[in-house]
Amino acid sequence: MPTPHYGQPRYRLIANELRKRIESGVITPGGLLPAETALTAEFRASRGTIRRAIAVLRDDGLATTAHGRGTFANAPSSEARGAKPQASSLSRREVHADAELAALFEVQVGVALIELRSVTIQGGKVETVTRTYRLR
Amino acid sequence: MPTPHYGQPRYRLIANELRKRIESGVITPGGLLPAETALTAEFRASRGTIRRAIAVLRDDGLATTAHGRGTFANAPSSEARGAKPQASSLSRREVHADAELAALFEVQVGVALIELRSVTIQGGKVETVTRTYRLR
DNA sequence: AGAAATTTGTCCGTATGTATC
DNA sequence: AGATACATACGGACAAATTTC
Repeated sequence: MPTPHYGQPRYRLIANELRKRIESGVITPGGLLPAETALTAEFRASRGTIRRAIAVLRDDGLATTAHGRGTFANAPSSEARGAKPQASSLSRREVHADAELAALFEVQVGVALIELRSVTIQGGKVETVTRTYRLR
Repeated sequence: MPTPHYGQPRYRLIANELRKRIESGVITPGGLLPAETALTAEFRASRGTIRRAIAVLRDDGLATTAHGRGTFANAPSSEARGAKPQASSLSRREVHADAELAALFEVQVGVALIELRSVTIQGGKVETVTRTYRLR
């Protein structure tokens, strides 16, 4: 096959097909997608195209890939539908300026700073950790 | 060259180099990046690798690509980010998890994380420095 | 413990399609 | 119409992480 991609490119068509299988439950949440080599056989596409299709699913939050293990289907849960991250636990403590902070605040390295720390959680997992520093 | 990617993969190194040029102003906001074929010559990398590097910049919001026209540098200013206080420059880099971050993210100490750093300025003085960490 | 098989990650070179200049 | 630039696709090779035997 040369490379005709009138309309939608192949990687997108393949992504749509795989998406259907996940959303319809043919591939159960947490379940493993077929290996890339298996998918190349099924769709008669090159591995690069298959990988690109899977990348689409990852970007959409429908799948997660682990080096050496495979690609797992995610539960199409609430967070895919714009649910806000659950912020939590704002804590405060005193820390000492590292080199970068010292330069920015124009103080000596080691000077005491106030640090506010917050964590956002998404689906039971820590998604972001934020540390905000200011002078005392 | 076979495929030695000890440490960081080539597409990431190239992305970092291009990022520097944008953030330092070597490529002015709105300006055009060199064409992919030009970058293949400069970095002695295949076009696929160059395209992958540019994709990283797009994902980071640093560049925009238009079919047939080229890839443009975006102003590294604060975009759709809920309009925080004063002029805060946002920069991104990779860091290694310290003990606390490792515990929160449930990874090994030293694992690579993404750090977004922003600074708020009040009357010419740095008021706060915020570091937000996320898994890669 | 160790070797082999499996699976994803990176990279190359090439060819062709599509959009813009 | 021609030149330039990005988009898609193929096939091959080797690297790295994981699982299996």
